[in-house]
Parts: sequence; structure tokens; C-alpha cells
Amino acid sequence: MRISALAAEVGLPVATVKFYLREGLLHAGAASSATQASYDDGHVRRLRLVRALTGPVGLSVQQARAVLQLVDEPGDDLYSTLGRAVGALPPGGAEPGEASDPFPRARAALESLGQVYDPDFAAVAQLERALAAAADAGMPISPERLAHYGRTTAELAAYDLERMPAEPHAAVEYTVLGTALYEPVLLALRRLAHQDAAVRRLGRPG
Amino acid sequence: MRISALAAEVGLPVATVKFYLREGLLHAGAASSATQASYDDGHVRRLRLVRALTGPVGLSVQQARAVLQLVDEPGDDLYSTLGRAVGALPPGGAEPGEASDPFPRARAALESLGQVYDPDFAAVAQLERALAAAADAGMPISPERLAHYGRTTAELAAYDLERMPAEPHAAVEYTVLGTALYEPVLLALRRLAHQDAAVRRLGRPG
DNA sequence: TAATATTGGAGAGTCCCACTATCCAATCAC
DNA sequence: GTGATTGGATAGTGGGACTCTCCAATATTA
Repeated sequence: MRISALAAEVGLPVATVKFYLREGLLHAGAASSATQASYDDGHVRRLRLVRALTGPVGLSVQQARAVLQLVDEPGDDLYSTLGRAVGALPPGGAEPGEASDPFPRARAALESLGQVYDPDFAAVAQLERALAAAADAGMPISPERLAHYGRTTAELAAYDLERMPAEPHAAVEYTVLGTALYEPVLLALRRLAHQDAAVRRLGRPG
Repeated sequence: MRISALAAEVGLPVATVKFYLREGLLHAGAASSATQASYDDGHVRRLRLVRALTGPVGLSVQQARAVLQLVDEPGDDLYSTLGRAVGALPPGGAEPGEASDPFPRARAALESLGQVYDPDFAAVAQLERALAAAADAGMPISPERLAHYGRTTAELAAYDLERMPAEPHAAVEYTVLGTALYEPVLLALRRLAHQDAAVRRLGRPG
């Protein structure tokens, strides 16, 4: 399959495929001569994945590259690879400062939920930022609501973990792509559940 | 309070505050002369809200303006105002095409969950895109997983709805800001719950 | 009152990002 | 052999979010 066929298959301009090649999001095809390379189904799947990550998931090209690299070559320490991979996804929190307690809100929240508090994990910074943003905007999250959210998300996580593959490479792919691709589904479902509940409570319009 | 004090209070350059004024994200101060206006706590709060929306929540200036306008002046039809307001938030799905069944995956999903299917609601398009993206990327969501996510998000929505204020203006603010500000919290909590579950299953590193 | 600083307002400029277009010499395909 | 296509590199484009520069009209300060 030549580049024009590959581009047509995925529905992208050839120039864009070349761009992804240059940016390292797509591995080069098998070169058969100085001006010819052949691409296969792997390239098609990869391109679809790239489009999913840069489109609906909303990653920048840089972020997508970071995620894909970790999926392509996970380190030998599964725990830290998972942490880094998920940390490469947006929204991405700030770096931990020099303060003795860099993430006070997140720490308090996690302790009250009885969960691990590992300040190196990027999602802790995300949580801190999100909690601070809500409070700054005048809608702080009550401890009660936080507890409810924590219980519910723990249930979601337990479900996902039970289905995680045992083999490390597959586990990283499952975790990263599951996080990136399923989060939008969860958010859409929550919004629709709000609508459903609102209809039941407020009655149908018109 | 003059503009420089306002900017200092929120920690922004004066130029940026002027930019938000121009873009309609911040209402003008009370003009006391041709070159003087005074700003109050309302402006401080508003600016913090704008920063929360354009920062952690990730809205563009356009999106933030749309959201804030709906919060500022909700229509008389609460149901449609809520729908439009939440629809103004990202990721924002595509327009419904001319097809007889524009959102096949989303419709099937909602029907299997026993929820309302209203193709005018923007989150339906979001769900369609998210489901399509997952499938395109080679990780389609199984009906079983969808059912689980649906049950869990319904529980979240029920909790939120119970706490929605009765007065329309407050209800719109609660719903829109709750959606925009609490979604990042939920995502961070889910990622942390994954980590917590992973530690329990894989054991601590090192 | 005179000198200095600040303000509101508007326009232009900057920087980054995700593409997109143009070239070119080396093949291919007919 | 001749026109089309390719890989590869370089440059250009359009959008978004600021950021800078001016300016005349005040405020503030000396």
C-alpha cells in the first residue's frame, strides 16, 4: 500500500500523513526504493489511533507522541510506566513545588477516602488543580460530595482493573488507551444521565 | 478598585484583563470619567471564574463566553437552557447530519440503558463520537462495560440532581459550573482510584 | 500649578500549533 | 520514453490567546 492509498483509507490528506511521519506519530513504511515505501494494516490502525487521540481525546501532537511512545515501549517497571503514561494525558497538573505540602487539598481528599497518596503521580496534581479551580470559582466541593464521588470512581476503577490484561505490554496499552478513550464516554454518559434525571424531575418540555 | 488593582488581585497582567473586557468575558467597571472605571468584588470573582474555565476546564475564549452568557441570562425554558449550556462545553460533538439515524451507537447505548434519547441534546453527539473513536482506535466498548458505566454515571447524576437548586437562575449556574468544574475532579479521582487499585493488585514498587 | 503616572480604548504584533502547500530529484506505470 | 507519484525537506497559512504600543484624557503627587 502506497502513501496515497493509506491516506485515502483513513480519509486524510497525504500531506497530513507526511506530517505525522515527520512528527514521529507514525512509523515509516518499508522502503522499497529511494522514492517508494509500502504501508500495511498496522499503519492504518496506528493512524486511526492517532486521529482518535488528537481529535476526540483532545491531545496535542506532543502529548500524543509521549503517550504512543510509552505504549510502544513500556519500561520494565509496570507501576511507574503506568503512572508516567497516564500522567502524559491531559489535563496534566503542575509540577510539585518546593512546599512541604504541595497538594494540600488532594492529600486531604485522598486521606479521607482512604486511598494511596503518592505525590509523584500526576493525577494528584490534577486533582489539586481541579479542587482549587472549583473553590476559586466559588463552587468548592463539599467533603460529602467528594466522598460520594470517591466511592463511585473506586467502583469504576475496580471494574476496569478486573479486566486489565496480565501481560505488561498489553496492560499499558489497555490502561492508557482505556483512560484516554473511555473518559469522554464517561463524561458524555454523565451529562446524558443528568438530562435523563432532569426530564424525570422537571417533566418534558413543550 | 482600578484595573491595575484588579489585575494584581487576581494575578494577571493588566493587558490580559483588558483582553477579557474586549472579548466580553468580563463586564465593564463603573465608569467615573473618560479614563477611569472602578471594579468590585464581582469582577474579582468573575475573573477567577474565567481563569478556571479557560485553564483547568480547558475552554476556549469563545466557549467560555457562550457558557457565561447562558449563566448570566438563562432563558425562560429551563430544560432547553440547561441543554444549550451543557452543549456549549467541550468536547462538543458534531452536528447531526441528514442521515435518518445520525447517532446509531449512541442511540443503541441509551436505549439499552433505558434512558431518554433526544438527538438535539449535544451530549448525544459527544457520546457518538466518543464511542466511534474508541471503536476506530481498536478498543470498542463492550455492551457489558457500557451498562456498568451507565449505571454508575446514573448514580452520580442522581446525587447531583438531588442537590440542584430550585430557582432557575441558580439551577443553570449549578448545572453548568458543576459540569465544567467537577468533571476534572471526577477524572482525576478515577485515575487515582486506578492507581490505588493497581497498587493493591500489583504491590508497591521498589 | 506643574510634572509625572495611570487609565480606557483600540490596533497591531507575537508566539505557538496543526496542519497545508510547494519543490525537487528519483522512480513507477503504461 | 513520458507523464504521474513518491519520499523528503522547506516554507507558508490560519486560528487562538494573549501581549505590546500608542494616545489623549484624567489622577496623583510634588
